[in-house]
Amino acid sequence: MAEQSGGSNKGGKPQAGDKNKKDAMVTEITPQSEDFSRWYLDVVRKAELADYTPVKGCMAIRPYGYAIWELIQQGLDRRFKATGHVNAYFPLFIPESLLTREAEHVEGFSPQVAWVTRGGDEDLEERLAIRPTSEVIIGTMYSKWVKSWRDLPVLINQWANVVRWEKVTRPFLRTTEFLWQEGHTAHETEAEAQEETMRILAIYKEFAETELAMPVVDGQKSESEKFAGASRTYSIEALMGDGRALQAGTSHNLGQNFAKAFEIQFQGRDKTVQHAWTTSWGVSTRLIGGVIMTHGDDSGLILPPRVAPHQVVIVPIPRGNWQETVLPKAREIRDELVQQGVRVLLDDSDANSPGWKFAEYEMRGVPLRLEIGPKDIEKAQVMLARRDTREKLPTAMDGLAATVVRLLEEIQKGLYDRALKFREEHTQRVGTYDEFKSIMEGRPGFVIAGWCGSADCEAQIKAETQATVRNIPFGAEKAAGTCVKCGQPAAGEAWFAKAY
RNA sequence: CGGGGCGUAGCGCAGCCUGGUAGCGCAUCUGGUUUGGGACCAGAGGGUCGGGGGUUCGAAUCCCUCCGCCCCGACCA
Repeated sequence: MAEQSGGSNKGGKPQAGDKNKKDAMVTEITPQSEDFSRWYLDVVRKAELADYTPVKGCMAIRPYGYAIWELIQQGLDRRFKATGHVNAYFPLFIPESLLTREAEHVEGFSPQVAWVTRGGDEDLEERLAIRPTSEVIIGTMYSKWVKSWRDLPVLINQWANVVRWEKVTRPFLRTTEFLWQEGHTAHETEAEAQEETMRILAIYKEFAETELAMPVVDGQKSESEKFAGASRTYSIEALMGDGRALQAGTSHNLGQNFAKAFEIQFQGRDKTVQHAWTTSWGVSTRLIGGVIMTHGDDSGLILPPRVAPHQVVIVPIPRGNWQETVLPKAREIRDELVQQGVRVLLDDSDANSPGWKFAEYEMRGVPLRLEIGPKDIEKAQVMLARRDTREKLPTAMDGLAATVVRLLEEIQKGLYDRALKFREEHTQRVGTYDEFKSIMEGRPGFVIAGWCGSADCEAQIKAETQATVRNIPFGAEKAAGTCVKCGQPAAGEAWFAKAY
């Protein structure tokens, strides 16, 4: 089709873009293969998940993105409650004198802390940190609340925002302010604290895999990567579409470190005064970034049905007297699906053509599209289009709701299987450092290799390949073999990757 | 924080080199025709050219400075 310039344009030169108009529209998202990072930013903005604000490093989470977060919250909150946790809320501000009580903790976080030094028109006597995490303020409160072994365990979670003064930020993956949940528990014994740490890690893994369709590797972080102030940190790690790893959740066994710094003490069954054993654990809005980068393709977002704000979009085809024939049927189908607990959007606006809507909702990652037009009505069917496989399936209206529910489950599982296959294809076990290096230079992904456990080898590997120890999976601690770097007997088999 | 790149209408860009008062496509608005894969025609609206300072009769354009964004490293969820 020939492009015409408007008759009244004076001096308008033909632009190179004119002849590419069609292409430009279709390719408004940068292909992943061309520039994965740009693709990610395009998807975030075009799908209206988030937008930049005048505040450096801080994003506005738009309604569509926030709806995903709400679904994540619901899924996690349900699991926390089911395992005996309750929600509470603690202050945003932390007095400096408290923050400095746990030495490792303050050392780890101080470079990232934002401070309030003025209130109204007066300088503060003591400056206030804006929480980068809440162990300190919560530990302070627990010391007031815990007196007896009968007060334990304390199993509290909070949904909150935190601030970490980051130098480099990306929407969802790393922002100056972000939303998360942080669980903080206190226990009578070391064993109980460890059990809690593991319980939560298992919840994170199960949640990521069943709700986000994101396979993860669970294991223990290295000493250099553990949480500042923790005795042990465990994480779940996922592989993104560009072959880089994303730390998707962490669970920390804090030992008695914070209990000692904040005097969380109780009188035990044996009448002695003891320090409690505490844990903390969190996942953040970063998970949204993980979903985007795990499943998305060149057409945009692909959302797992469990966290899709709209699981089905109904697009009526406006032909003839569709308002009298197609539309009532579309509404009927919508109502039926809603009754089955399906989140449905019926887009009956006439502002855009069906073709436009197809592309738009694909870009937004809606798992299932239901097209219905006069021809379908005649045949008592609808057209279902899967976002994940792009298949179009003519489907009988009879039993439609059941078919939709089944397909959504199939898509959920299909996305997980696909992501797992991708991870397996991008995970290699290596024996020599040369192999290790050549993988990191070429097609990235996970590399499984023996590691002696020394921070030296870890640091050298990182310096030479950019890869870090993501974690040491459970059971891999005592794998036989030697360190891929130094050749000493391996302390375990670690999963390495370049990380976000 | 080091190296590099980029800031011109909501988005993507041209204009800058060689100063003369801003343009294209998409999007938006109005009317009409359309609608099974990002429709078409006609008309219309919209810009502190990132901010500040300087040079000049005159600055989007030249100079200084600050800010922001992106990429690559160092640090972190």
